[in-house]
Amino acid sequence: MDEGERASAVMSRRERLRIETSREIEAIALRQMAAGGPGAISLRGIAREMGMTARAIYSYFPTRDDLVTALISGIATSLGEALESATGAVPDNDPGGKLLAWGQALRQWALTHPESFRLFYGHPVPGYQPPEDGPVDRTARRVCHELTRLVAAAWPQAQHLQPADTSWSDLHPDYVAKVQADLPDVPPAAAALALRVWGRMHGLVALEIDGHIHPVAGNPDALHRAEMLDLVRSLGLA
Amino acid sequence: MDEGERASAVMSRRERLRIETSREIEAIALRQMAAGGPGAISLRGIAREMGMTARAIYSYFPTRDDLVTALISGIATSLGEALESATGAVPDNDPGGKLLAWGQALRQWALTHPESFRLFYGHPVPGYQPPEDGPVDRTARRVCHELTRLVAAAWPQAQHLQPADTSWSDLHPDYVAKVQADLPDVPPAAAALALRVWGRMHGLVALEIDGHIHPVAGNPDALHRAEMLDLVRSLGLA
DNA sequence: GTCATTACTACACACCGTGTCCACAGGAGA
DNA sequence: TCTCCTGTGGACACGGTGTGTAGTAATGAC
Repeated sequence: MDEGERASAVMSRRERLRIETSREIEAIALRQMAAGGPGAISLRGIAREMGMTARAIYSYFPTRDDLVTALISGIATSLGEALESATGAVPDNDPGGKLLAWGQALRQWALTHPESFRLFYGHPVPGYQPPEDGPVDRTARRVCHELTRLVAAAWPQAQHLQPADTSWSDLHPDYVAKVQADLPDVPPAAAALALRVWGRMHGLVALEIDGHIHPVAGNPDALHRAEMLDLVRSLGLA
Repeated sequence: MDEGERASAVMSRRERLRIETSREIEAIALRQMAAGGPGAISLRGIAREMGMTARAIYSYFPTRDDLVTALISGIATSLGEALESATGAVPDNDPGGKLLAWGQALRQWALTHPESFRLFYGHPVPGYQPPEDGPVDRTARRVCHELTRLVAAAWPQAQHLQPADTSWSDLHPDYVAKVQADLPDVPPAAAALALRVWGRMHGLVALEIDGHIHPVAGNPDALHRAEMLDLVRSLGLA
């Protein structure tokens, strides 16, 4: 089997069709979610739209939650790629620019996929949470870690922003381990500051995505830009 | 007792019972929501819990959305009261303290009623949004307005935080009208700064409520406190 | 005390969703 | 060729919303 597969094609026709159908299901689910929130995802609705029997969908995703989990996985990589490509486009000797690009990319991605943003950062499904250490956790940690690196670059100028008595015990052991492994010179206060920066970047975007900025700000773009510039400057990276 | 009732009764016994039942329905709905999210609210479930027929509930709330709307109304006043009482406890000559109290109260309220926080700041029901200019809008605007007053107090020292070219056109006309009516001396840049402060206060709390802080920070309390202290200090109110 | 109103019950119904079972057709792969 | 996989078509149990209709009991006004 292994031989035949490897010789003729990487995947058999069946496998390809199956994956294609899976992608189509996920795409429709994303559309449904964009139209009516996570609760609007319906296996039967997808089946109708695809001209299939509802029963057939269950051979792809045994449960609605499985579909949602798969969706979140794709969303997580999408967000991760957006952030990485945005920061990657800025030279390494410009941490302030990287941080700015990060903030802009986060908002842009959120505005483009608002429901994905909600699904990723909010509660995905009424009552159900994704498995421990799933793609959400991993992306979130990767995001945290990258932000920590960026903030660490500003640490010499930004020390005064975080209480000096911040200790590793104020952080989660897993996070501590990752930081200490990859950035041995970073003190706990810098890591804590990174988390605060994360929160600061999240705030305005979350408000905007949930429709709370629109009724007060006519120009959310400028508002967000001002906040990011202030953030970068406060870190001494202007 | 007829006498006593009639003498002091603004409401008849029937009216009182009806209101009491309404309250009980809402209380159970809040419990259901706290247990399983907004989607877990079920009129039939409430009826079961109350020992009533499902049919009877519909004479109180014609639709599930009506119940949710009523819930949001109560949530909005609860949040408003929490914030107002917190800032009210700090003397007027201490705007920094008021801002700090505001931030702490917001987080405390959110931690106490996480589902209420989500319902108020997130999308309440899959696909449905509350009526325009409902209690949510009104409370949100009142909150915005109060924050604007607090930030306005810091404006002399905080001017450099917001681009000088911020104009009224960067804000929503309704918000502009309210600010200009109540705080005639406040420039548009100060109002925009207030919105940014709002976003900054929202960020960490939203992340924490949605469970994203817990896996990285062992001491969210200290993290939030540091952020609030930094915020107040950056506004020159330390 | 009489009598209408009101609150609620008990039973229908139509319609939607999830998740599961079945027998059976038809194409893909060995 | 023959088997396995994918999908069909129909049924099912169970849950939800929202709407009917008939009847009972208490309330409140006269």
